[in-house]
Amino acid sequence: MATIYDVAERAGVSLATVSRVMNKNTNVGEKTKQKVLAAMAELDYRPNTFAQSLASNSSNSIGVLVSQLDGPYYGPMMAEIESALRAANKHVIIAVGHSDAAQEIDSVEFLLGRGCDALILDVEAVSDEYLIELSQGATPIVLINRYISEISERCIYLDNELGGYLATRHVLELGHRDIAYVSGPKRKHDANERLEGHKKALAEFDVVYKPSLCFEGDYKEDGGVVAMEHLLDSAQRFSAVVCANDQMVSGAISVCLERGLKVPGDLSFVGYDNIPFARYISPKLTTVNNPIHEMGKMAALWLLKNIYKNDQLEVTNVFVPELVVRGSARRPGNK
Amino acid sequence: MATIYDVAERAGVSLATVSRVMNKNTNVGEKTKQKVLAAMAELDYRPNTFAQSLASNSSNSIGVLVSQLDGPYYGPMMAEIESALRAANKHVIIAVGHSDAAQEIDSVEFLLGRGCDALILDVEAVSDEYLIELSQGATPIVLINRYISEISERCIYLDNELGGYLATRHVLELGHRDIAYVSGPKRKHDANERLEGHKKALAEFDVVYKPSLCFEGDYKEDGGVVAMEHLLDSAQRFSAVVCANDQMVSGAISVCLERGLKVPGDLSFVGYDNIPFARYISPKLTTVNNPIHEMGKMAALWLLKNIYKNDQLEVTNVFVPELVVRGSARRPGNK
DNA sequence: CTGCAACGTCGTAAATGGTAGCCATAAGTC
DNA sequence: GACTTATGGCTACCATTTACGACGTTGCAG
Repeated sequence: MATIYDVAERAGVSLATVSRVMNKNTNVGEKTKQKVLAAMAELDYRPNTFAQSLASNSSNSIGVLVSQLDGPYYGPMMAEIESALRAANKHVIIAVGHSDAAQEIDSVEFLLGRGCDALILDVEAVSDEYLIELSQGATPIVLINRYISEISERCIYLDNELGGYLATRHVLELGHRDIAYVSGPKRKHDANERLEGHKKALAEFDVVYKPSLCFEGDYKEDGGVVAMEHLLDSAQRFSAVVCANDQMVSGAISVCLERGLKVPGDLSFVGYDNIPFARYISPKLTTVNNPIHEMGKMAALWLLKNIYKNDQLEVTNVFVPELVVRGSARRPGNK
Repeated sequence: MATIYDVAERAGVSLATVSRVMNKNTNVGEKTKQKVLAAMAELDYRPNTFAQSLASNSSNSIGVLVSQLDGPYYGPMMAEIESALRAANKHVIIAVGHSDAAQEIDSVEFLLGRGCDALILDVEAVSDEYLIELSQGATPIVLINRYISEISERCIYLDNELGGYLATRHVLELGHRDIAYVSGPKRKHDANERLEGHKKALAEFDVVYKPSLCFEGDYKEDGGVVAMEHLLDSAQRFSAVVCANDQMVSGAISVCLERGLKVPGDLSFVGYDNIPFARYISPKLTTVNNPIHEMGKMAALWLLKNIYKNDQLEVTNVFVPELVVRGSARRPGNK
């Protein structure tokens, strides 16, 4: 492989000039520039990234840590991050934290050890303190899906409470009063925020929150199955079910269908996240839009702006969820 | 940050010895080893990966190029690759090719330029010749989802024709004779292979293949929608629809439901891929299992075995699809 | 008992391929 | 003639890996 020396020699210029041409910060005469460019092309020269990284102490790589890679949730986010970063010629190194504190920390260390210039983190298990301390280190971080007031400008997040509120208010406005809620895991921040929103909406309509109508799911389809079976078997009355994410809705609906219940005839459902599949499930899911892909993109832009000093980029930190009304919820008793 | 030099000094040994302790390939006396280890711990020493890469000319990173990151398909694959590689302390750099030749080639160059030790490629648009040539380069590659006879040992793939055959044979065995087929994009290898399997099954049952009953979709939900509308509007008779992937089935079913058609009462469906959602769609999808996550894992293991010389790893190149019978297909006329 | 080869252990120093800053020089500009 | 701009030529530096060689110990043959 050709080195920068070979290029310099072939172009008849010095090392320094070649370096100047590549890092177009200083002035180089047009003619010499062309000579150098020609030499680089002839030799099929590619700067050795290892050497560049060593000398400049930066790798042009961004570590992205997500909770999981499968499931409908993170794909769109990763896609946006990759494309935004790639356009800036940065590359993304991925790691998975599995919503487990030890694994999350381990992954952060791993990414740091790999010399990432910055980190995009979607972590759930790790403490606020850990993240605050981490943010004071040499490697900049951005948080997706999490709000920590001390480092709020590094947080890209959704107003989950508002989303939870919107979902429940929708069924309340339709006339439902007996509303079951399938929450996400209590250890997850967003799950609790969504639940708070749910409670807030109930309170606003003077409906008392019954813990017995709230079931803690796992954010997966199967959690919806288990929750629905539990709820149905508990012989409690309810005409609507609000789920903390769409995957659980789909699980829950599948149980209803199996038991001969009509959706939304007998039971109304509202989901959360607006995953791509939501519109192809039958009935089409009424849900709360979670612009996760935009948040991914924003995290990438934040980095580009703040780390690589690419200004003229506008970043928004907080995203507001919106209700997407489709067909899974309607007035009670209106079969 | 402490350097290897600091460690050497503190341990009272030379640079080389410290290096030897880290890369446990050569012999170091137990006593010195302990001294070095102690010094490293005291200084919280972490080798600088940039320098390691420069000196060793290897980065411990694997480039993974996939067609897309969103959708239900690649997530599980990426998850397996990441976990297998991470366990071996390698990291994965991702790139997206978008099923476009130019972008795929660009991504390969990008990954190569980043000094990846090896590449895992799931590419569709690029030619066999390109890949054969690439495989002769310095950087080893593994292909997922593609078979090229010249480099067959580097291919990890599914017998797609068999899968297509299985899907169609299933509805044939149920008694269907008028069978529509929604194919994937003709430019994709796997789409054509699946279609071949379909034709083979038809022939076996002496049913003539009608091009008018075959519609080219795009492998996405919306393609299923478009295909179904087209098929339904064409006023042709058919009692079963075989789709080249599950996403299109879900789109197709949503059209049927909207038009008041019962599934599988009026129309039977068979999908392909067995995506996680397949069992939560109503009716639960009868489909062909595509062990994409296992193939991802296998690709990673192949690399570990062949590049990093980690023997005692068994690798399988070809995976066989299996029919998963659930509820979306039944006998014709049996409502 | 001795001589020496083999071996394990460790240090020295040379790559590895760049970046970046400094200063000198030459040519062009006002 | 002072000033600016383009370029060359050095050199220090980045943190490792690795070839090569030195040194001491051991075991074995003569």
